[in-house]
This record gives sequence, C-alpha cells and structure tokens, in this order.
Amino acid sequence: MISQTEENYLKALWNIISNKGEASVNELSKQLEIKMPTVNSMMKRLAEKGLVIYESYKPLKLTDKGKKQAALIIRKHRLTEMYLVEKMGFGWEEVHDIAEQIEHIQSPAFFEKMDELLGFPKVDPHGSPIPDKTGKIEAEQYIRYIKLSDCREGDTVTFMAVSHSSDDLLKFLNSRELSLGSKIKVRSIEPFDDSMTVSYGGRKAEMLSNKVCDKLLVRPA
Amino acid sequence: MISQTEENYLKALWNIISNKGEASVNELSKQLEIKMPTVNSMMKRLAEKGLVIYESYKPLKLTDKGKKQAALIIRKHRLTEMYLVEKMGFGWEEVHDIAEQIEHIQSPAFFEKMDELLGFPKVDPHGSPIPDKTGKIEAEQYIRYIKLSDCREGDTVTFMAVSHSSDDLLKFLNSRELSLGSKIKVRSIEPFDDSMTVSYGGRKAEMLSNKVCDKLLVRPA
DNA sequence: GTAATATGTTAGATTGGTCTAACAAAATTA
DNA sequence: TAATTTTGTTAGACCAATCTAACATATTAC
Ligand SMILES: [Mn+2]
Ligand SMILES: [Mn+2]
Ligand SMILES: [Mn+2]
Ligand SMILES: [Mn+2]
Repeated sequence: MISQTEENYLKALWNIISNKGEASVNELSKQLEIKMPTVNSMMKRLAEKGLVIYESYKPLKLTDKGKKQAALIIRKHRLTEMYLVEKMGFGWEEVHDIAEQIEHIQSPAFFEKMDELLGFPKVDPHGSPIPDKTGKIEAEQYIRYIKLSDCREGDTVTFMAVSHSSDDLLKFLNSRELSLGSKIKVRSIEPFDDSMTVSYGGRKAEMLSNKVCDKLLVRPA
Repeated sequence: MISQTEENYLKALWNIISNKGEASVNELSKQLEIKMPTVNSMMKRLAEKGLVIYESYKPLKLTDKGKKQAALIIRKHRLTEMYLVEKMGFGWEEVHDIAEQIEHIQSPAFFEKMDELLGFPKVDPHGSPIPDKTGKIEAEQYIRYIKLSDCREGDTVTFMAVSHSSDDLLKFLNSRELSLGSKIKVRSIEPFDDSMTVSYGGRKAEMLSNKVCDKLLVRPA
C-alpha cells in the first residue's frame, strides 16, 4: 500500500515537523537529498493518499493518519536500534544505517517479538522516545530536556539523550566514556568560546566544546 | 548496484537450477508470479550485468558471478531464518516470509553478527545448507539425502531436512511432533496409496501420507 | 517600494519494473 | 508430417521515482 520511498518521506516530514514545528518542500528536499520538484510531486501523491495536507506555497502538514503512519515507522526504527545494541552487541554509533533499512520490514510479529525481548523499552539507544503501538509518545516523555549548553556553572544534570546523533559525535562520546545516564557536573564555562569543563563518572575535568554541549540533552538534578 | 527485484530473480533462478539442473523463462515466471515478457527482459538486463547467460530459446544459466551473488543472498536468507528461530523464538513455519525481506538488507556487519551469535551454523531451520561467505556450500553438505518415500519397511533413518517447506507441511509436522534430527523407523507401507506407518520419539505408530513422505529428506542409519 | 534572492511549481525526459496483445519458435500430439 | 499446444519474444503501454530547465511566487535586502 505505502512504498518504502513514501515511508522515508513521511518519516522525514515527521522529524522536521517535530523539531521545527513546520516543514517546507525545501527542507524536506535538503534532508532527503532529493530535488525539490521530486519532493513537490511526492507531496501531492501523499496528499492524494490522505497522509499529507498540501496547499501551494503553504507549509507542509501531516494528517492524523499521516502522523500515525510516520510514528509507527519511527517506532520500528527505534525498536530496531535498541535491539541491535541490547541484543546483538552493536555500538550506538553503528545502528542507525541498519535501522534505516529494517524499519521498512512488513511484519508486525517481528517487531512485536523485538519489543517483548527488550522488555518494552521506552527510549532508543540515543535517548529518543519510542512511540507506542498506536503511534503515541507517552506523556512523561514529552518532558522537554534542556541542552547542556544552556546550563550554568555549578549545575548538576543527568545526560538523557543526544539531539542530532551523528556518527562522529557518538564516537567522540565513546572516547570520553560519556554515556546516557551519566551525572554531569558543570565545573566551569569558558567565556571566550562557551566550552565547558565538566566532571562525570571517573572523569574529573573533561573539556567539551560548545558544539558538543549543544547536542547533549540533560535533565536537571 | 543490484536492486531488491534483481536479487529476487537471481535467487529464484539459483533455486530452480539447483533443483532441476536448468531453468526456463516459463518456470521463473511461474515461481515469481511475474509474466513471461517481464522475466524475459529482466534476463536480458541481468545478462548485460554479467550475472546470467541468456541466449534466445535456450535454457537460462547463471554466470559464476551470478552464482556467487545468488548464493550470498541465500546465505543471508538462511542465516536470518536460523536467527529468528534460535534467538528470537519464532517457529520454523513463521520465518520464511520475514527472511524473504531481511535477505535484502545491505549490511555485512549485521549478518556477520548473526552468524557469530549463532555459532556459525551450517544449516537453516529446515535443514537446508547455509552457503559460506564466499558463496560455497561445504562438500559434506552435498550429501544427497534420500526421500522418506523412497525407504522400505524396516528401514531406520534420521530426519535431516524438508525439501519444499510450505507453511502447511511445517504445521502438520509440528502437530505430529516430528522435528529435524528425529530417528524414524518405517513400520509398514500401505500398497494402495504408499502411505507409511512410522515410529519416532514418543510416537509409536504415526501414519504419514505419501505426499508428506515425499517432502521429508532423511539419512539412512 | 523595487530589485535581488530564495523558494515553490510546471513541464518534459529518463529509468526500472510491470503489464497485455500479437507474433514466432519449439515441443507435443494426432 | 501436419496440426495443436506450449513456450519464448517483440512491441508498446503504464506507473513510480527520479532528474533538469524554465517559469512563478514569496521573502529579503537595499
Ligand atoms: Mn536512528
Ligand atoms: Mn528508511
Ligand atoms: Mn526460506
Ligand atoms: Mn526476497
């Protein structure tokens, strides 16, 4: 009914909308690395199918049906990432590309089994929430984490999620042994470049650039 | 480089060739439920790509490159089936359709990991051999099993594989608690319909139709 | 408020993967 | 061997998914 290609468009739309509030043809085009005219006609097709609300020159929206479909693909993606890390021994920096493919597998039983074997996890290995079977994200998880870069000297916080997880960032965090759940204390902030010196786990004075701190989502103690 | 669609053609070709010695456009067409003209043009494409040897009105062949590619897809299929049964708790009758999709995942690391977690299995849950990483099937596994239907009264054999495993057959075998590795003794053969009365495991006198016996591959004791 | 730039749309081409209809060759049957 | 049936091929259509080129509208800068 809905193709792999269409699923990828839906998912990208969902991601943009939940980060920035609304989506444009231009952004989608950049995100997917597909030219604007192609995106434009795909939006019309998805509108035909009742998944997207398309009006010329207006921001793109998802219908409720579209939101649900998208969330269910995200669910499959995140369950897969969790499974790969927890049950197969992959590192959190290795799983995205595999999940990008497995999210399109058509087999409710397969993902049911994953969910079960994992004990019905609420978040993926990068701290992002896993939508439930109806496409909803539990209220508790709407809690808006704050960026580490928005913290002040002396703050103590818990590292909860990575906002835009690139391979390079994840490998950097691996190298500093900074993982989800770590309690981080902000020792000092360098006024010149906003870099932070923090302590956590065994590490007593790690320096993190502002670019890094901007990607780390934390919960105040 | 090679699409999911092309992979399915290659695999079907490989299966037909290894069962019947050679393949025709007609057989491929039936197997894949795709009309002959479509198959015909796909064969030309795969010939272009050096995977198939195509000559008008002659039987279809795979090149060495084609054989290897096909075997590597079969490898992914069978490793997946084994993983689903051994590590995720699926029944042997549930895994084929999922494997049919997962076999197309592009990620050497993913299948490496499966192989490793499974302890480098040599056969899939239906007793079919798993090609190695170079696409070869180990010599030992070339052993030609015989059909249970070719056995005689009094023979004792080990159930090694299912030849054409349909859902219905596998469910039937489940219901009779007849699984791979069972030692089967042929008690009697009914001359009228060639049905067999056999004993194995806890069961002392199970009646198996000729249609069933024809699908069970066994190794003489 | 006009000019320049960025964003969005339309038109038309291309490729992959499928089909049906018509024709051709090979195999089977009479 | 001739007729019939089965198998294989060619031609031409269609839809999904992509592109480039050209044009239209909105936004931003001056
Ligand atoms: Mn991901
Ligand atoms: Mn994807
Ligand atoms: Mn199978
Ligand atoms: Mn397949």
